[in-house]
Amino acid sequence: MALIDVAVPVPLRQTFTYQHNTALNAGVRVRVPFGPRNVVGIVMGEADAQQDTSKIKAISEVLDDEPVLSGTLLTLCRWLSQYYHHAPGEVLHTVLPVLLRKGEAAIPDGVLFLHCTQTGETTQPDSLSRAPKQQACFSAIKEAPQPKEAMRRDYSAAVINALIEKALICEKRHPWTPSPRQFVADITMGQAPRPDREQAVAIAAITTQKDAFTPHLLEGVTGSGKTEVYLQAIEPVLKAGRQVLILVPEIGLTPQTVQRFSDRFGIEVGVLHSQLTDTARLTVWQRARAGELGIIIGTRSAIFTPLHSPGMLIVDEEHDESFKQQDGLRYHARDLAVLRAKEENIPLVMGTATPSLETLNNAIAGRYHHLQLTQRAGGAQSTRQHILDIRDQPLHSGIAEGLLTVMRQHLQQGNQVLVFVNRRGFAPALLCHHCGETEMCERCDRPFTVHRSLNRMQCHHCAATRPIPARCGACGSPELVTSGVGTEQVEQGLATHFPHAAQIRIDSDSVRGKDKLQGTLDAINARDYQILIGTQILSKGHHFPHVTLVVVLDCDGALFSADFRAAEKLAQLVTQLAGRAGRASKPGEMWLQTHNPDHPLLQDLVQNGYGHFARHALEERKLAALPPYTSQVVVRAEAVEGRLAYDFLSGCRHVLAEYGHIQLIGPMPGLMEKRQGRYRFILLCQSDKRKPLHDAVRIALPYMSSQPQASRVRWSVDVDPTDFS
DNA sequence: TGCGCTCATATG
DNA sequence: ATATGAGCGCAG
Repeated sequence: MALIDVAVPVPLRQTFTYQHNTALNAGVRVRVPFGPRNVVGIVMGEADAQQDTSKIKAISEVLDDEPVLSGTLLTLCRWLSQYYHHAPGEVLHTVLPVLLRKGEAAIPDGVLFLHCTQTGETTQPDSLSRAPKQQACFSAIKEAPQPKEAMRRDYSAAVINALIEKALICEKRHPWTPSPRQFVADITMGQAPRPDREQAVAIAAITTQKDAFTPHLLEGVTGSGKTEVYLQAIEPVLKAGRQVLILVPEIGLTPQTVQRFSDRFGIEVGVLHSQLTDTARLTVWQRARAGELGIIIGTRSAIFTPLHSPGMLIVDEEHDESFKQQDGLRYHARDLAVLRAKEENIPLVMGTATPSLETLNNAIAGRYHHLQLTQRAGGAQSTRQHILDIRDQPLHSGIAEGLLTVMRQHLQQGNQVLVFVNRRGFAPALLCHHCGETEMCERCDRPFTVHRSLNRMQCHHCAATRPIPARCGACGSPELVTSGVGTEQVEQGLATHFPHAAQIRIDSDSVRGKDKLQGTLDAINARDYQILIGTQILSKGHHFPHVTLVVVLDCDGALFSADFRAAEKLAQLVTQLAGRAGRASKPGEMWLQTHNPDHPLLQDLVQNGYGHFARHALEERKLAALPPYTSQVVVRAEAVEGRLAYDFLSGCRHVLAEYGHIQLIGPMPGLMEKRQGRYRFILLCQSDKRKPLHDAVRIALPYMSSQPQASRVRWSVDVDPTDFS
């Protein structure tokens, strides 16, 4: 008799002990009785001998011969559960394809083939001359058994069924026999351009250390050919029979991206994204695990794809926020990629034009190799950026008069204008339209956030609150405005100013559905529209050759946001946008409207570019004791009855204060205090050292969850939060 | 009295 | 998460 530790799919931070007549390997799925029901659990290992064995039930069924999670992935799961303070059963739930957690077989049942029957052997195809389709189909099968799926592509179901009816052919299931590394033999190289000097340096740097954990930050301006570096860097990896896993942002996974990889090597590429069916997802999982697929491209959760012989990991657009899961197990796929590459002992390439400050900091500290591509292919010029002071300026639907004139000029030349409305992490600061001063918390030197429903201002750094003042604290002007205009407002205003220009609004609401976005983008590049109004979605991976003017309506919202990452995100957005507008023969210009033209970060961005800005922003983070120099954990709680959520977090604060020397801020309302009828509060915990923070959370968690409000509020723990809404 | 709802409880 | 049983309100 063996005692076995099993992770069960419930949100409990513990495993359960079962008995079985033999020992079982970790990562094997088992069916176990759990309370009054039966569930699929995962063996985590051998359990310690127990005193009270009376309660221990027996495993009712073992589902796998071979573990579905092993080696590196199992290590990753253990780490996830520890680091993100998440229930082990739910971690496994997140990591495995849906069908596997439902108990489906991990190995496919095989492929259905069409065989020739004994009758068929003695029958001449000519006898079917009156049914030419059947004749052709029968001939092919008589030659050699054929997979049914392949035959269905050439012949209708009626043809095949008729042959089965005549007993000339029959269906036969062939067991699945994966062919690992088959892709090596299948590689047929497509045309590769000659890399420029910088690309060649990067490729060499990545390929020289193939058999060791070597993280690289590939910082390359838009249009500098990062993808070409990936392509040439993975070539030797594939030829050595090893697999490459590529993570891309949600919006970056287009058929064109996949095409580029499959065209270069002439092999099939495994694709994983959110709208795949459960069966399709399982198939890619199985084939990747069996080593059939040389290249796997996927979004966030693809980091959990099992690999037969891993050779390299790539994270494209490393800075993209979609790599952080925002519910359930709130992992960061980029951080996991680093961990996984380390475990697998393989190289990792993180590519972007605008590195996240976390990654840049690691590169500067020498933890990552820093590779740079500064030249745009074909010598294309970058968009020229300008700051526009709008203090005391009359604004028309959020746009300064002078800019409207510039817009008119560009439109008259037949070019397109892009108006960018930054609504990300929207947290209205109170700003004086006369002098540009923002109402700041004097203790923290951070802006207050306006919460209209409370009719107060809230400091999201120290949780202090004030009533909303009537006059500017600096100049006494009564003209206080909250920063930020919505896209609809801008759309209406521009329609009256430019009645003859066709406009289109592009935000996540107006482009629901995958093909719709592509259609809209095609229409834009066909010049069906002259004015494009949009939010961040525009900055992701699409090129607008006819856009020669980009207007950023409101930088103040980001420069003075309670979300300390807002400035970084704005800089990334603006830089990505600038790289996507215009083309070699039509260089563009970009205007950034602000009440704070002298803001050092903004000046730095415009004059010296993102790289310089980012280093400057890192200095500020250091001075302000913010990530990446400080570790954070946020406890979130939401409830219809706000008091409940607040009290829950107050209780958490007490417990946390008792168990660790860590800084606790709050409870305070989230940046968006109410959503879907629920009030949301957060408790921010931080420390300059990761360990005391995590220790405190680990010890406090059982007490937090045993509070009386715990069952009545929706609450969660977010480690390394990127979003404070 | 009894049905149906909410809420607390336990899950090996 | 989810199933179960205790506790309580209200129609009959």
